[in-house]
Amino acid sequence: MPELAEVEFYRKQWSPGLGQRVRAVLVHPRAKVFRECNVRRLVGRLAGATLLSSAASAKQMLFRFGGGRWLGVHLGMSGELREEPAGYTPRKHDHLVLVQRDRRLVFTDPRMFGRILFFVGRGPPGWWTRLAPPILSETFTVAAVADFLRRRGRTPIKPVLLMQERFPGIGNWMADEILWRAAIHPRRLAGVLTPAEIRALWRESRRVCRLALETIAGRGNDMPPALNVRIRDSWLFNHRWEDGGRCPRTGARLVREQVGGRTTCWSPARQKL
DNA sequence: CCAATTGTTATTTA
DNA sequence: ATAAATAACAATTG
Repeated sequence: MPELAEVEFYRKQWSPGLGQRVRAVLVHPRAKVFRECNVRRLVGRLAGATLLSSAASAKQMLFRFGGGRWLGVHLGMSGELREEPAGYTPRKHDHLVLVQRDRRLVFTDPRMFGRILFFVGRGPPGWWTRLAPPILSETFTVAAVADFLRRRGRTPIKPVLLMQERFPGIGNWMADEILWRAAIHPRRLAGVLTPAEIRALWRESRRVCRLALETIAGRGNDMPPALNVRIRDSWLFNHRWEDGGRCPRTGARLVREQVGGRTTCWSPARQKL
């Protein structure tokens, strides 16, 4: 499930372990999630280190430990982070467990499209610093979006919104949410959007990121991504998976089809080719 | 057995 | 050569 706001939610699940030492590291060393990572080195260098801080950007998380150790986590399609009690026994899909005195910090991922990265050095690693600047930062301008759409002019707008180099953190449901709010058909070619549509796309990209962070990442306790009832009918999100679902704004039937290889939901009443 | 899944990347096609 | 489309990755669920 993890897109921008869910990633931020999961990052915080390890916050109870901040300032605490890692006594041991438990791994399933053959798991695919370690494909870009030297597992033995990770286990050796992380044991004894203290978790100092964490950050999330796009769909990537970074955990900083004492001694210049940096742990990267990408949740892929099915990854989750959670806290378990000190005595917790890791299960089949718990590929990485940080053992602290009072708890265990667990990374679990059944499908294993996720990814664990590890780096030792003074500053943060390149795979972190090279991430595209956030959609909610000043560098995400209308001009930057317009320029990107021009270069991807022959591609439908839906898959363009999934391109992390310009829309970091956007995933399948956020892309549909943005297009629905901007009233743009997902199959429209990126190169044919009007200046007003480009501006709407820019504005709704920022709004969906902000609202998603407030409503999903802001929740302290239970699991995302169910959005709370108060905003239920103002989000496409809550209707996109129901068969026979209806557009919250027009009441018309929603459509679900493949666009750019991904299931895409839109409201034909608002979003026209 | 078939199809589905909120991600990314390698390979193939145009 | 470049960009776009498609397959592949793996596990589980309906």
